[in-house]
Parts: sequence; structure tokens; C-alpha cells
Amino acid sequence: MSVAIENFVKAIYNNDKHDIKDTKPGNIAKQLGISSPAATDMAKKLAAKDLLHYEKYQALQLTEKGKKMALNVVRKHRLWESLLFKMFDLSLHDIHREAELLEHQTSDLLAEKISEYLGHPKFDPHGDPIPNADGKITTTDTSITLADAEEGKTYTIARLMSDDKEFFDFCAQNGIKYRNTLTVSKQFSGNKMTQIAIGSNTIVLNENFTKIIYVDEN
Amino acid sequence: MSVAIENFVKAIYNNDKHDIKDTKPGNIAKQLGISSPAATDMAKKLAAKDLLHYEKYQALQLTEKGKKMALNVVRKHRLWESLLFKMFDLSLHDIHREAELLEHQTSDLLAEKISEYLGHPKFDPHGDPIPNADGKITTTDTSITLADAEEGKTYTIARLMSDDKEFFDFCAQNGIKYRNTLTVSKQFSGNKMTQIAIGSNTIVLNENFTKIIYVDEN
DNA sequence: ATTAATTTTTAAGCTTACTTAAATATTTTA
DNA sequence: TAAAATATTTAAGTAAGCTTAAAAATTAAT
Repeated sequence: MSVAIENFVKAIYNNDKHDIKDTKPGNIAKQLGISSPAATDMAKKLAAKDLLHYEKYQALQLTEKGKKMALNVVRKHRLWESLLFKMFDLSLHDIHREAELLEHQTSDLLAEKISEYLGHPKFDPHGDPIPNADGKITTTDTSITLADAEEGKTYTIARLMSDDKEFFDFCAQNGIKYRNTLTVSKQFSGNKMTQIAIGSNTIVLNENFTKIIYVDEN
Repeated sequence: MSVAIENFVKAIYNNDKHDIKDTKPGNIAKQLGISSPAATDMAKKLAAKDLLHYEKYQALQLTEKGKKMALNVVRKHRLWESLLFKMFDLSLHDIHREAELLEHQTSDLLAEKISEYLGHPKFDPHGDPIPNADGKITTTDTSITLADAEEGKTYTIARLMSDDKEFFDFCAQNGIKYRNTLTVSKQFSGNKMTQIAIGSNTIVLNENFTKIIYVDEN
């Protein structure tokens, strides 16, 4: 299967998973940086391969086969991120970018070797869970976004859901990092802004950030 | 530049380097597993990009730009081989296969990080020299093939010039490994067969093997 | 030195993964 | 609920990287 197909299936999986918007060709196209017609074409092609269900004007839905493919790619991505993060002094954003390419050129054998080497980690450096070789995610996710966090409570950062460089740079500068602890000092105006205390810093985060930082209550 | 282009340029570089046959489209095509017309087409295309010189019916020759590209890919290949070999229990053949894919999806930055991590190694696990970031090979190669080795003398294995699984399996079984020591006990019939003593084994190698095992005199 | 064998090139055509423009369907909003 | 806005699909076309078949040139052999 081609890189284009793997990326398409992965995009549906990610979109679907986090339910940000409905999973129609146009949305997937935007995520992949291709045109809508290209996405519609691809959707039809993948339906013929039994990777997804396609009906005109309806949301795309992965079949079991499609989900398995997506999880296999996601596994490789997160294993690469884990390995590169451990070995090299590279930013989370750089690591993400490298993993985005390597994930498609990695045999199941190599993925297993990487997993073994790392002691079969359950989470990657962003806090995202790593599926096992069978495509199963064995950890249950109880995290919520910072926007939904409560004033006064203390949380552990569970995930940084982004691939934007500026976001990661900001996080790095402010100690916002997987497994770090923070306290919500104040929620403003319908929780569109959140003030947190983290380490020795106090920061106010806007909606863009409070919706992609996931936390677990301590 | 695409994977197809990188592989084409690399194939010319390798062919040219070791001078096995003349570097015409048909030869390159065979190495890449594509048809001769495809190779001719590609050659014309790459000539237009100033990566090689093309003249009808003549051997292909890389330009400086082409050579630089080839060396950059070769560098990444050999760095990956070095890293995978060090980290994982994988055969030389498996490592070669993985590196063949990863080499095209590796930024210069990541290559540099790998090189740094390994202490800027000068040779990969096959004994092939690793070009530096500028595409320079700083080590001089004094090795000869086993076919050219002399009876009674002792040598160190310098390179295993192959990507054939059976060859590597045979080597692994018989202690034929980069930097190991062997003694040429006998040369037969115009050096088409060579008997060597290596470790506790005595082995007779035929022409196929004596021409791809490179050694340095001790 | 011709002829035969081999290689290279030309030509035509295919698949994948895109594009833009226009038509059609769906959603939103007034 | 009808018009306006938006999204999806159809249609036509492109570039990359291949293919096979046939023509042309080179190389090898008698």
C-alpha cells in the first residue's frame, strides 16, 4: 500500500478518533493538503479495497481492515517518536516531522525491534498511546482538555495534541511537557482562557491551546 | 527529489565506483529492477536536471551535483545500517533492506544526529566507508578482493560487497564478518576458488564470493 | 567485413495521485 | 422555506514512473 493511502487512512482515523469535525472528503483533504476532488477519488478507490465505507455526501468510515492499517501506521509513528526522542536532542516538532516520513518505510519487524528496545512503551513523548502489534490500544484514556479542567485542581499533562512547531516551541519554553504537573488557577469567560501555574511560571492560555492540551486529574 | 531519482543516481554511483560493468541504462535498469526504456527516460530527465551527462548509446556519468546527491543518500544508508546494527539483533541483510527504505526519508539533520550518536563512524557494518556531511570520503581504501589475496598471508576483512541474503547467511554461519581475521590457505585454478582458514573453520569459496569479499593485508 | 546477436532508443500506453473548473447536492441563514 | 452559502462530486487534464513492442544503433562473431 502506498504512502498516500496510508496517510489517507491515518487522517480519517485521527479525525474520527477525536471527533473534531465530521470526517468528509473535504476535511481530510484539508488535513492532507490536497484538493477535495482528490480526496473523493481516493475515498472511492479505498472503498473498492475494503478499507473504508463510502457513500456520496456521507462521512467516511474505516472498515476493520482500514482501522487496522491506520493503527499500524500510528504505531510506527509513535514508536519512532519515542525512539528519536530518547536518543537525540531534537524538538518534539522535529521528531514528529521525521516520524511522519519514517512511519511509512518501517517493516513490522523493525517496529517490533524498536518497541522491544524501548521496553514496549505504552505512550509516546506527546502522551499519545502506542497501539500494540495487533493494533490494540490497551490503555484507557481518562484525560480531558485544559478547557474542561476545574479551577484550583491539580493535573498531570497527558497529551499535547498538535503538530504545530510554534505550539511545541511555546510548550518547551514554559515547561509544558508530557507528565509534568500544573494547577488551574483560573478559568475565564466560558473557559475560553485558562490560567495555569506550572513550575515557577503562571501562564494564561487561549482557546487554541486549552483545546489541545489534555490533562489527567491528580 | 524523488525516491526513484535518488535510487537511480545511487545505482550509477555504485556501478561506476566499482567498475563492474559499463554504466549504461540497461545495466542500471537491471540493478533497479526496471525496464531499459524506463532507465533511458530517467537518464534524459536527470540530464535536464544537471545530475548526469547523457549522450545516446554512451555510458552515463554523474555530474558533481549528481555525485553529491548519490553520496548524500549513501551516507544516510550507511549511517542507518550502523545504527540498526548497533541497536538491534538483526541480520546484515535485514539491516540493509531497512536502510534501503529509510535512507530516502531522512533529513540531513537526523543523519547528523545519528552520526554524532555513533561517534561519527568512518565505516558501516559491511566495512563500507561513510561519507561525511559534505559528501567526502576521508578514508583511503587499500583493500583487495579475496581472489587477489596471496596464499599463506593473513588478512582482515574490510568489506562484504553484497546485498544478497544467502551470502550474508553464509557469512554469519562461518564467522565472515567485518574486521575478522582470516588466512588464505590455498588459491585454486587462476584464483577462481580460494581456501581460507577463519576461526576454527576452513572453507573453500568460489568466484562469486571471492570477488565480493574485500580484505586488507595484516 | 558482413552477418548475427545484443543493446539502446523511440513510440505508444498504463496507473497513481494529483490539479482546476463546472455541476450538483447539502447546509445554513434570513 | 426559499435563497444564499458551502461542500461534494463529476469531468477533463497533468506529471511521474513505469510497461511492452518495434525500430535503430552498437557490439560480437564467423
